[in-house]
Amino acid sequence: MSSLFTQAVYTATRRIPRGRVTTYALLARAVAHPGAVRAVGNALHRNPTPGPVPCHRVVSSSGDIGGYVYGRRRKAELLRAEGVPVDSIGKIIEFPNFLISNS
DNA sequence: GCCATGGCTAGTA
DNA sequence: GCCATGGCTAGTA
Repeated sequence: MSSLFTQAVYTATRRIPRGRVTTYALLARAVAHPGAVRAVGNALHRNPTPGPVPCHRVVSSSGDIGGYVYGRRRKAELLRAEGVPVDSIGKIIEFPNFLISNS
């Protein structure tokens, strides 16, 4: 059983559609804990169900794909497979075009 | 004390 | 590149 905060993070992450991404900071705000940016990363780091909770769709606000338990290489592949272009360095190309702005 | 961050500043070219 | 930030867990008492 995880904390309410952690569950809220997972729930919000589940809402990210295929082919789109959000950032750790936006996610923190969506969960009403702006400022808890690192905590969001911490929660995703311990994501028990990578299938239902597509944590690979949460990226850094710099446009870098950020970290991933199974490696950045893998994260980049998953994103590309969904139509999100990632360059060799791990930066999302045309980042703003794939970013979800809402809640 | 650990982190899958972020934003701001110095300092280079 | 630096450091503030916040939630969580292991590990001690």
